[in-house]
Amino acid sequence: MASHTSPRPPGRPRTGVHEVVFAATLSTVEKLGYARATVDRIAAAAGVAKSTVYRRWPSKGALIVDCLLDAFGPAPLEGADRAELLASTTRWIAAKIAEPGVGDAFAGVFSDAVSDPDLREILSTRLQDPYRLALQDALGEPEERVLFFIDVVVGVLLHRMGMTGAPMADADVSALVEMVSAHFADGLDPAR
Amino acid sequence: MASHTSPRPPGRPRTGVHEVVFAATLSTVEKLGYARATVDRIAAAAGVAKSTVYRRWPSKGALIVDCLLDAFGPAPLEGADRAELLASTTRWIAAKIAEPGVGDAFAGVFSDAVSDPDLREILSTRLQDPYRLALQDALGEPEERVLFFIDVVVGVLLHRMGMTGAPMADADVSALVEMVSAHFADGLDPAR
DNA sequence: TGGTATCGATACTCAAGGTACCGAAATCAG
DNA sequence: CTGATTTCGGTACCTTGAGTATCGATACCA
Repeated sequence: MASHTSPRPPGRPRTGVHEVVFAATLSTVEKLGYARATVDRIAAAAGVAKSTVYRRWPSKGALIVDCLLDAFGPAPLEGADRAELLASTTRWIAAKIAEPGVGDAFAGVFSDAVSDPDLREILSTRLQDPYRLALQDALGEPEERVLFFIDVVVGVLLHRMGMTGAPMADADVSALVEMVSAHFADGLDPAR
Repeated sequence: MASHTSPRPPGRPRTGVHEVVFAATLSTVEKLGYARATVDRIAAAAGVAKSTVYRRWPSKGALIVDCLLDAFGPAPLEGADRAELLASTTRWIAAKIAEPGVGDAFAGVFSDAVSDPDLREILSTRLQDPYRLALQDALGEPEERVLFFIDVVVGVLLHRMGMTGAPMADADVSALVEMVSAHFADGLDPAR
């Protein structure tokens, strides 16, 4: 082996900029909305040149997806039994989407992905798949059923956000929790 | 009274162009996707000048909303009992969204509305409200509960469409019908 | 025949995503 | 200390698409 992966490549090292850009992204989206949160403005808010942003992320969509990954972090997946796990996961997603900027950014990339297959691939692979796999593992459910669960929870929350501009109120989140708990509770009861 | 509303104003009359433009909109969206279905291309496909389109609709979003209203038409609201009405309404929405172009166009405007308050207003007032009111009347449910129903059905279908690029398969539509029927079935059973 | 409003066509403005290029700065090897 | 290498900020640029403005031509009515 000629040289093990050199611990530091030659040239000027990159400055650690991810955190600053993520923070600038969320605050800009919160203040101006998704469409007006241009890459120029985000870079300016982060105190960074636009070219620096595009040196790290290939597109605005990819930046937002990474920003969302950072904002969501790993799924808690807490809960004694299966019903509790479904409820806590639903409430966790609802709470994250309600955080300032997160819901707008999520709805925004999702919207862009509708007519951009490349972005749809990024969204599906980098954002949805990790949580889907973790849920399949924790619930012992097949892929299609977990995908339906995600469609329900995320779809409802984003639709409310998109139609009203504000995150879903607690009472409705509780109704959502109740609905998915009832629907996905089988495997416990004898029926079906 | 000087003159009762004249049956025909002076000048060259407008040509009836709505139907042609609606058809061109759906087929263009179906062929090229929402983002590439520009107003120029839609107008060209309709054999009409772009200025003619903008003489009738103030924005691309308003055009799409009118196109969706035309595609959906009045809600059937059939069903012997309440559960059947919920099920048939859900399946009707799913079938409409699965029609070529309709789902893409719906997801597209919805996406645009996320960061465009004016369009959100149009979407809410012109598209959602009529069906919401009809449902409130048919179901005898309060506004908030019908809004939640719409969030669930439309949100789930659009999320699936947005993530996969294809309308939801029948099996999952049936799961959706089952879920909403169970959740909104109270008022019949003694509980709650 | 004249008045009026729409027609198609074209050219335009503006915003935003993304690319290209520049000299300046940071780091390492020698 | 010097040269090689790479990222830095900054700026100019390209492209696409929404929306506006304008113009001669056309269709209708009185």
